[in-house]
Amino acid sequence: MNAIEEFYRVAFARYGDLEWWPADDPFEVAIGAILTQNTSWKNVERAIERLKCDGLLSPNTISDVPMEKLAEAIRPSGYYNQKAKKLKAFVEWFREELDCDFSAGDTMPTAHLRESLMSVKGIGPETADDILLYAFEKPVFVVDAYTYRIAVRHGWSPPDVGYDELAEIFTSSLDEDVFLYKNFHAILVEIGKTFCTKKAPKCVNCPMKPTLRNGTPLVIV
DNA sequence: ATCCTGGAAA
DNA sequence: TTTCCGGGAT
Repeated sequence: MNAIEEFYRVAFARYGDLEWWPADDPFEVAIGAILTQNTSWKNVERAIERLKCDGLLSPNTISDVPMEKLAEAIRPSGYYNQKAKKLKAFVEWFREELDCDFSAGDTMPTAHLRESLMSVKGIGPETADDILLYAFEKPVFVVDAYTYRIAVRHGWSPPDVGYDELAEIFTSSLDEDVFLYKNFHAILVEIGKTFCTKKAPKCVNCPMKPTLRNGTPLVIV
């Protein structure tokens, strides 16, 4: 068992299934993935609740509603003007490429779907991978700031690693398993928020401390 | 490197 | 008061 598998084994014993991504359906996952860009999930929940109340959480309504009204509905998630455009760009892609049907992605190669998603203005690699994994159920490993921080501090990766390169470090160390990838990312986010924080990491109380091999963490607080 | 933005935490 | 979010575009 390699260090990354060992990390997950210990983490799963502690956290179990975190049940990501919390949403009623894949469309809500995709919308949430855009709204959560550089934004706390709590504020995204408010924005999604407002979309639901206004009857706006569907491809047709997002296409038809005026930009200003959409922006107002998602206001709590921040960057509301930018994100209103992003939501409209996404639903336009969703209709044209998939006829508003996520299952249409089942027969498409993951790499093609990923490139296609990333061609949408407002969808970068992380958001694309959120959508691929949690909405399309494709086996891609999501990399985010928490993933990077934890990977570097545990010595799994050099600090100058690129996005795709870091994803590869995880996928090459793990079985290809959609549930595993979903829950691993959820666990990294949870640990990154509570213990492996950007400033003043709480290594002393961290449940992952037993998984460190050569006293590897760059920071022990 | 800077901008986009609200809300909570430090 | 500053910092930080489940980033991405210019």
